[in-house]
Amino acid sequence: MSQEIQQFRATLPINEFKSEILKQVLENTFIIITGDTGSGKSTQLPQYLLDDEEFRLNICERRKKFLEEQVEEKEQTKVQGFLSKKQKPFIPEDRKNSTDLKIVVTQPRRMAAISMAKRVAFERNQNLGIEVGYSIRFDNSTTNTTQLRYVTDGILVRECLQDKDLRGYDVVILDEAHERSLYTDVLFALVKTAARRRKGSLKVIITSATLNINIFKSYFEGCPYVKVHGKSFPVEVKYSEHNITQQKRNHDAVNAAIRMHLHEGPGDILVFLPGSEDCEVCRKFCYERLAEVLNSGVEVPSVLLYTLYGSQTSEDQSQVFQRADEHTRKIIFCTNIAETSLTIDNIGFVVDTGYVKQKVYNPRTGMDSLIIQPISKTQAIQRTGRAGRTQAGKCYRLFSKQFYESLSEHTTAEIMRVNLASVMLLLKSMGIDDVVRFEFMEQPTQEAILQSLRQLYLIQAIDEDGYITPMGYEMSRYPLEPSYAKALITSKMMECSSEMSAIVAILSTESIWQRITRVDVDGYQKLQEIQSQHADPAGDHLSLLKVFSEWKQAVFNEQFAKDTLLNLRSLKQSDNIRQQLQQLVEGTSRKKCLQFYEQDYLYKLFRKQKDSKKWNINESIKLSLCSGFYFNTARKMHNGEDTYLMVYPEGTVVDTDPQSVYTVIQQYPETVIFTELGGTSQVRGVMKLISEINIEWVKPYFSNMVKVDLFKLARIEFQQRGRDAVHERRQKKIQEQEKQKELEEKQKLEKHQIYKARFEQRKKVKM
DNA sequence: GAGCACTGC
Repeated sequence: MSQEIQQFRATLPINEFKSEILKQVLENTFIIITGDTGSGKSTQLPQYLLDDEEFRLNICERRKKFLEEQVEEKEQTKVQGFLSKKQKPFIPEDRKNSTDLKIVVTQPRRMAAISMAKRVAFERNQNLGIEVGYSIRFDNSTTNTTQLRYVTDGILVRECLQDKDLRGYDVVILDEAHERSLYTDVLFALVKTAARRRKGSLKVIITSATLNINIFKSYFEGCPYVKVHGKSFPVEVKYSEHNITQQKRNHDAVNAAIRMHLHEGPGDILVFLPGSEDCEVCRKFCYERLAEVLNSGVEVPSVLLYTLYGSQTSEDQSQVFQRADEHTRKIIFCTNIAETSLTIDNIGFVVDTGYVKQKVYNPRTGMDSLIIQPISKTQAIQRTGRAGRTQAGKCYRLFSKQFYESLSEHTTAEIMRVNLASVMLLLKSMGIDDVVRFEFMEQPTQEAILQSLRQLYLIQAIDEDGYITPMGYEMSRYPLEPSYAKALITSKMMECSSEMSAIVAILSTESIWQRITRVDVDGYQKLQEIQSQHADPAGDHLSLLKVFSEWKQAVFNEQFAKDTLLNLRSLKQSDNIRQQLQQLVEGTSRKKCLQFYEQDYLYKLFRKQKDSKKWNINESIKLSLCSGFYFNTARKMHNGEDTYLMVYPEGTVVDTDPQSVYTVIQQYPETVIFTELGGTSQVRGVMKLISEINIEWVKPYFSNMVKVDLFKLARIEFQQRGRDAVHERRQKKIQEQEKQKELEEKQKLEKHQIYKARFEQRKKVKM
């Protein structure tokens, strides 16, 4: 290690706590470490563990003991994870006598995983993958010798599917835990139970920003925590006297930024707004206002205006990071992306509107809505902190102190705001049957859990007792929402899996069309023209497939994408996912699946079509979609109008998405199926991604939806005995039925004998 | 009469 790097590492705030941390990790199973950005926790902490001889020997000893004690356990999971061989976790047998330490660090974002692995490899003067590496979807730099793996949280969840005890690791570090991403929340629970089973041979470290950590502490059995101070400068916070109204929000934000520009010293200005369109509107308005000020004779120092949000191209984004000259100030209008994902240097001032757009899922209606709502205190603090990274700063909050006090402490964790079907299926496929009483750090509502179980039951992923079916196992292999997985598996049976892989892949990414804001009137009109040229009356799914195929036929041509107003980034991403799914589908045995489908109505329909030689692939694609989404069937309410009535829940009225091909061609089919339900909270749901179907295809399934017994689905009584209990119950049921039958037979026989006796008697009398 | 924050397998 070079002296320079060594010196740098010694100056990091976490260095002072090195011995304290090592002591605590040695003595405890769970440890929480808090520290703000710049403390060095994510890069240094794993290195401390890796380089400490005492810790290494101690943990290797514990591991050896544990693996020797562990009785040969039957593989409880029949599932093979989707991970490629390269990504598979290390086989425990190799680990028994190994003297290497294996550490995994999870990150909520791919970029973070990559850059940290690179940084640590650099600090240790090693090539990536030898000692330190990263593993994210579609990209893996680790080998069998890699001791320190930086992975995205979703990757570790998938690894848990293969070995829920995580025997390939000695230490798990869950980084950025305060963000409470969906998979981190799932990992909290999985890692907690794994650590208990590992009896001290697995260390779990949770690292978080310096926030309220009581929730972590109580969840991890009151474990110790070490507080590391960050390296940041003070930020002065100013409040408005009044709260801003929605109409004036952009107006006030621009004025505040301009005031700062005219009266404050050096340092760039970051303005937090709820949406991307707000960013564009503000930049335009700011430009106009500055021109006005200049015209009125006031001297305006040199300034550059930028916007920053997620749906921009990376070229647009990277402009923001270019350094302006010394006398020019940058004003950046940004969304939440600058709160955690992207860090801009040199920010001296922050303007915070106090609002954010957030996706909220309503389990009762199954509707996803994007709502503008007030931020949490945590978010306000996080935004403020963006000003104090390189210099002392100021944060101007466009709301009153009272408003701040009224904000909720924390942002609602993601697990509380999403459709839980995939999480529940994941747990069930790991042998965790009683999901209703599963110990999450924060418990999702009963209703959300029940509705996700209902959905899983409707697509035959679980049986009426709530236990996972072979079909459910098959679905859990796919990195998809269960309904998409179902459609894909069905498509294999219906001989259209390569088409369906593409469709599902496209639906898993952001829109393959370019996003053009209403501000750009000409561009928007052109987009609509092109979309109508590519519209296929068969529906949105087949239209998307058509466009995607055209791009592929044009040999992934960049110019073609530009001319057709397609988003190259999501096209490429779609193709990546398509390949991954294709590989997985090929790994699904047709013979095995056949047994799931023997009694399936849609499959019988397909066979019939195939035999009558009227078969066409579009119909098979639609039948496959129906198998995963039949509960999203809707029928047209009036002639020629875009209002539909859902089959279930009864009486639910939904609208057609203005972006749908059916709106574009102004034709509305009698019966449709849709794969997404959106809208804002005030109005009724909007069907997104719609395809025309024949009502007869799905009719036989409707009775399913009405008769679901939620009580039975959620009532798994015997946690410990699990499957045996249900097996026992079934056996009992069968026995009871047989007994009943016997009894009936007996009664019949008795009756018969009585009649016979009577008859005989009568006969006698007669005689 | 209606419109798209941010991630991730």
